[in-house]
Amino acid sequence: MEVMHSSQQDMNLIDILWKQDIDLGARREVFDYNHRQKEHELQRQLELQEEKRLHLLREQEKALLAQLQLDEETGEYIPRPPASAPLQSAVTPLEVTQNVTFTEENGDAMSFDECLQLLAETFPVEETENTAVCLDTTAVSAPMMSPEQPALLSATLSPDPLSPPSPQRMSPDLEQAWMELLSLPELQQCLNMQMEDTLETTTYPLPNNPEVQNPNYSFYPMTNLTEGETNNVNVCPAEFMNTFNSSVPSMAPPDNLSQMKAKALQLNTDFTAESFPDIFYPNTILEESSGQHGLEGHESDTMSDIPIKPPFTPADNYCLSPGDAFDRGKHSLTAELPDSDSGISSNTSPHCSSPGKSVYGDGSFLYSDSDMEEMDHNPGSAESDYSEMFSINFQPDDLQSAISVSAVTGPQQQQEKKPKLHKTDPVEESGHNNAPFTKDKKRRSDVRLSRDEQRAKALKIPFTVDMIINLPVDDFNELMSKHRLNEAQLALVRDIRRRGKNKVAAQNCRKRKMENIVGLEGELDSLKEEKERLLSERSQNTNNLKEMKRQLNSLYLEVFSTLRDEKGNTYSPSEYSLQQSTNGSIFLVPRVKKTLIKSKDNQMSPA
DNA sequence: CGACCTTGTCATAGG
DNA sequence: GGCCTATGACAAGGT
Repeated sequence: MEVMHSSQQDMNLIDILWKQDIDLGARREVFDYNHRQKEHELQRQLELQEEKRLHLLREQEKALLAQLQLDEETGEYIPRPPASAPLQSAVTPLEVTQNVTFTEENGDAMSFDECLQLLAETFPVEETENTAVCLDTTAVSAPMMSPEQPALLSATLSPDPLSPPSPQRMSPDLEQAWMELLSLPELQQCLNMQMEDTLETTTYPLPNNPEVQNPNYSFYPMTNLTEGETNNVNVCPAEFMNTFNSSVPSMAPPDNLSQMKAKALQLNTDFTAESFPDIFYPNTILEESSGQHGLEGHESDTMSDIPIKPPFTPADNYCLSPGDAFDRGKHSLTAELPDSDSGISSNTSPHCSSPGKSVYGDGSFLYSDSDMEEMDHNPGSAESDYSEMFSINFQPDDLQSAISVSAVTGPQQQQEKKPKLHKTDPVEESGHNNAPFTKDKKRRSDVRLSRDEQRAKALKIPFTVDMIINLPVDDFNELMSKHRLNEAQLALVRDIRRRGKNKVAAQNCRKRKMENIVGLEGELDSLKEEKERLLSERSQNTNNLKEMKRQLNSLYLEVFSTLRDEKGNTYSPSEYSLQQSTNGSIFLVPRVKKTLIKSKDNQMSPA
C-alpha cells in the first residue's frame, strides 16, 4: 500500500505536468513509449484500487436496486414488490439516475456507467482496451463520446424512451474497459466536472435558462467540458442550425435530437468561411423583408407624415407591391451610375426646398403635369429627393430586388418596365431641357426611372407605378380608398394611371395599326391576285364570245342558204334578215323596206 | 446632319 | 358627366 501511495503521488505529479502540456496543446502521444509503459503500469495498479472501491460502491447500489424493479417498457425503476427478483448484475446505475431521489454518490456512479455505456455503443471493447489507457482525455472524450452525448444527456434530463441504453448490454468486458478508462485522472476530473454541470443543468429553472428553448441544449454541459474539437461537433452547428435555418423549429421535440445532431454534423462538415455568408444570408433577407413589411402598415396609415420622416424613404414605400423590387433595382443602378448628364450632378443639388419640392411635398398644392415639368427641369427639386432616397436603405432595397424581381413581376410587366430603365435622371427625363440632353445620350438609355416613377417618388406615392396602372378599376379604387392621399398625390396618381393606360393603349393602337397594315397588305395582294384572275377570266370569256359569234354567224349563213323563194332562188343576207317573233316564229324580213316586211308577214312561212 | 423609326404623351372622339 | 379606349398628332430620342 505504501508503494501504491507513492505511485499515486507520482501519478498526481505527472498528471499535473500532463495537464500543463495538454493546456499547451500537447497530446499524451507526444510522450515516449517507455514513459507511457510506466504510466500504464501505474494506472493498472490504480485501476485495481479503484475497482475495489467501485465494487463496494456497486454493492451499495445493488442493495438499493434490490428494492426496485425495472419497468421493461419505460426503462424506469419502480418500487419492487415484496417478492422481489434477484438483482441482476447487468443492471447499470444509468437507470438509477432516472430516479432522482438517489444520492449524489449514486450520481457519480451514474455518470461513469453512462460513459461506459457510451463506450460500449461507440466502439468495440477490444478497441477500448487497447486504446483507452494510452489516450488522453481529449482523444477519448471528444471524438468518441460527444456524438452520443445528446442522447445520453437527454436521458439524464428527461426519461426519453429512445435514449436510455439497454442495461442488458452491460458486460464484464465493458466494465473492465470502463475501469481502465476510469484510471485516467483527467477523465475522472472531466467526468466529475461534467457531473457537476449536468446536475446544475437539471436543477436550473427552465424559464431562467436562456438556452432552454434550444433543443440542443443538452449538448452544452459536455461540450463545454471538452476541447474545441467537440465544440465544433456539437455546439457550433447546433447554434448555426438554429440561427440560420428559420425552417427548423426552435422547439424541436426531443425525438428529433438525433436528426438534428446529424444536421449539425453535416453543417459542421460543410461549414466554411465561404458558406458562412450563404448560411446567414437568407436569414438576413428575412429579417430585412419582415422589417420592411412591418413598416408598410405603419407608413400606409401615415402617408401624410412621410415628408418629415427621413429614415423611411419612398423606397420603403415601394416594397408594398410586386413591382417594387424592380424599382429598387433601378435605384441601385441609379446609385451606381450617378448621371452627370447636362453637367449637373444628380446628388449635389442643394435645393431641397426648391419650388418643385415644396409643390409636391405640400399636399394642399394641386398637382399638374406642368408643375411636374417644372420639377423635371429643376435639377434640385426632385433630384435631391432621389438622392436622399437612394442614400438611405439602399442596400436592403437592392437585396430585396434581387430576391423578388423575377418572382413578382410578370413577363408583361417586365417587358413594359424594360424601357423604363432608360430614365432615371430627372434632368434627362425633362426632355424639354435643351442644354442637358445634348450630351451623354447613350448613358441616358441605360438606367432611368420613368417620369411617372420619379414623380411618384417625389410625391411619395405609396404604390408603384405598375400598381397604379395595371390594377383593375375596383382594386385601384379600393387601394386609393385605403390610403389617405392629398390632392397632389391623387392628381398624380390619376395622371400616372391615365398616362400609363394611354401608353399601353398607344402601343396597342400602333400594334393594331401595324397589324391592320399587314392585313391590308395581305388583302391587297389577294385582291391583286383576284384582279389578275378576273382579267384572265374576262379575256377568256371574250375569246369564247368571239368564237360563239363566229359560230352564230356561220349558222346564220347556213340557215340563209337553206331558204328559197318561189322561184327557188336563195335570199341574200344583205337584203334580208331573220327575226324571231314573240310567239317563237321566225320571219324573213327585208332589211330595206320595213313596210314590205309587214306586208309580207302573211306570205312568209316559218323557217 | 438629316431622314427615318420608336416611343411617350396629349388632345380628342366615341363608347 | 365621368371614365375608358382608340387614334391622330406631336415631340424627344435613338439609329
